[in-house]
Amino acid sequence: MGSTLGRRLPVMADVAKEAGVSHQTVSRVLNDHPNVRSETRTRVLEAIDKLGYRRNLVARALVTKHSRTLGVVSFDTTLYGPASTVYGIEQAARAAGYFVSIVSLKSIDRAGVRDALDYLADQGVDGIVVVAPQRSAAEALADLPLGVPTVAVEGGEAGEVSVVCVDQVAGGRLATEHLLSLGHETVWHVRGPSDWLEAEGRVAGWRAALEEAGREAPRPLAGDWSPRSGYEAGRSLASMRNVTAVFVANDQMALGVLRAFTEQGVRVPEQVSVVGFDDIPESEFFSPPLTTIRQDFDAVGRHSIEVLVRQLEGGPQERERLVVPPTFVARVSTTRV
Amino acid sequence: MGSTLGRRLPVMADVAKEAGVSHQTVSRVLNDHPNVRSETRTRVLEAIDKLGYRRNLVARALVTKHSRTLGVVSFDTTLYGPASTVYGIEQAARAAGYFVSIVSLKSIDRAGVRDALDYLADQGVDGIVVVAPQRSAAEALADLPLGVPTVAVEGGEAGEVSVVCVDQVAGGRLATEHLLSLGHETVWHVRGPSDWLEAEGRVAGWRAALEEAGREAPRPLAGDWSPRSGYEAGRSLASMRNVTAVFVANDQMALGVLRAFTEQGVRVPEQVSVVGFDDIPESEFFSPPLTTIRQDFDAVGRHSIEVLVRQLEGGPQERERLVVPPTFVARVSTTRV
DNA sequence: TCGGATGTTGTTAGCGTTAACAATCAAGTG
DNA sequence: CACTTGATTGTTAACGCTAACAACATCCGA
Repeated sequence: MGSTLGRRLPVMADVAKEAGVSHQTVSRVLNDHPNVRSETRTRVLEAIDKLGYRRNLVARALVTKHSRTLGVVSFDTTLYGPASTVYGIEQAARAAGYFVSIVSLKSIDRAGVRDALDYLADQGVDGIVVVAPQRSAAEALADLPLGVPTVAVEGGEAGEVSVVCVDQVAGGRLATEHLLSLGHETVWHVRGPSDWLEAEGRVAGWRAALEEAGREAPRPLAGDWSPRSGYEAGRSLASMRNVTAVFVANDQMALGVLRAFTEQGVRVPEQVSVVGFDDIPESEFFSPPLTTIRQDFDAVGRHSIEVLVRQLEGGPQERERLVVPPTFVARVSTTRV
Repeated sequence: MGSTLGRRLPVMADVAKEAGVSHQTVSRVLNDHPNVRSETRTRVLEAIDKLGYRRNLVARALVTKHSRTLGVVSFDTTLYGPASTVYGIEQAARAAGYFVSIVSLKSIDRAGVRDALDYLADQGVDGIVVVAPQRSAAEALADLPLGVPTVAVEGGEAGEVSVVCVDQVAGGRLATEHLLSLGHETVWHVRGPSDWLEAEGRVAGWRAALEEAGREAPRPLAGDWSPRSGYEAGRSLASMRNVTAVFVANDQMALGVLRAFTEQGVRVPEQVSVVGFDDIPESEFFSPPLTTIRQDFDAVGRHSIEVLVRQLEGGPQERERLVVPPTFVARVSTTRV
């Protein structure tokens, strides 16, 4: 039991004196150096235990130049996607023996991302994961010569750095092809904000699937990921005669669409089929339960750390590009016409 | 433009040489020491700019004993509540000039919390915020002599440390009193897991409101916050004859309850009124839109940092207890009988 | 028995910064 | 004009750790 008096915390030298060895021997024990007599080792460990010694990682970082801390830059970790990704990153990082320092951006501008990166670099992180789903954030990675290994999540083509992402285009296709296979003439789309790469990818997949089937692509409706924007898009759609299938770019907006349809007396799936994107925990319990495209955020987080740690510990590597496939989840919001 | 060659990063001494001063003068400029001639200051700043110098915060932390980093321990930051709280904490911390290092716990046991705290203390954080909504986490704070100022969020009575929390009891009362005021004979309750302090508080508020009104409190139904557990509780409730009002301990479970009711042909609010808790962004678009109790997570995060920073910068203080009131949000899932 | 390889420990010198103190110089005071 | 005062700068010594090298004992084969 360490005394709680004003006494200063024990340092390596204190342990050394207690064990009757040099401080360097203590350091060797702590770092599992092979050449320490086992009898000496136990003596040192006992002294550590007795004094309640804890190694000062700051001093260690100063000399080793490694902090075993990774930085994470993300945007609005209140949203399910970013939150889940960051959670996956954090778990994977800890499993790999790293700490995680997080910066959640409020605004999305390039300068903000740059600041965050500088911020982390200053702090001495060994590597950085940037969850950069917006075009502007991805661009900020371009002017990034800061000597710290970096991985982008959802970072588009981002030139210099490795990228881990979900195949959004494939997801858009999955959703659209499913709806077409049910016999729908065409598929409407409520898209995400235009500066989000994910939104673009989903639009592209939707459009490609329609084209391949020889169908006309209607004009997509704009949304901003929020349930409210989905609600507004839903009201527009409900007022049109010929809408029988809608692919909504995320589950939250899909909820809004469902709500608008309910209010307008449009029945799902009897009159209109709806597909979402993300598979948030709630969507299974929407009315009706939502067919959607699942993103494995956990895998994305895990992979991003794998790639980063590989770069950290394996020296300079080829930059990688890792794509996680989305999966289709069938529920009752879609049925054969 | 700093060269990208293998050249080592510039240090204070390099700046000093470039500006023709001592490294200590550079340090003074960086720390806004008053006694530096303005002409010298500009010369130093120019040198810093020219060399692209960035101060090494690790070395600084070693000598000052302050890292300007705060630790945050939380449980499952995938959930809306914790995610929002942590987000609020992070924003407030950054505004106060602190970095944030986060540990998201997967399991809730006491040992896990202890480990996380040690982890952060080792890393040299100046202070710690523990988002400790479970009894076990709160208890882990008891054996916490680690010399680092700590604030608990939702930490119950937690003996030694300051606490910031939402008044859960008041929230439970608000929900229950609202339902009673609509004319319901009694109010059923779907509660959260028993080791969560928040769940207990809501139960207590619900029970108190019923007692004051002289009503019998039915046996609460158990849930685990998930929509699925709400769904199951909802099926039970739907099979009973005499249920006209339900207070559900969070919005996600309320979604499950609504789903179960819809499936069983129980109409909300015509036959049964439902109140949730949290006011997640989705609940306004449930079918029907959910009456709920809003928690200001942002304020909780902000206050916790305020309290912590006060302790950090003002020296040892009285431990504080700050309670944030919840607010009532009326929507269509409740109506007069 | 000796030279060299190997195992084990200690000594010394940083890492890049701030703190404490010393030194210098100009300005004001009696 | 000598003498204190305050502003400005430099010098030196930590902070607590690891790396590099030196020192010594031990063991092996020739």
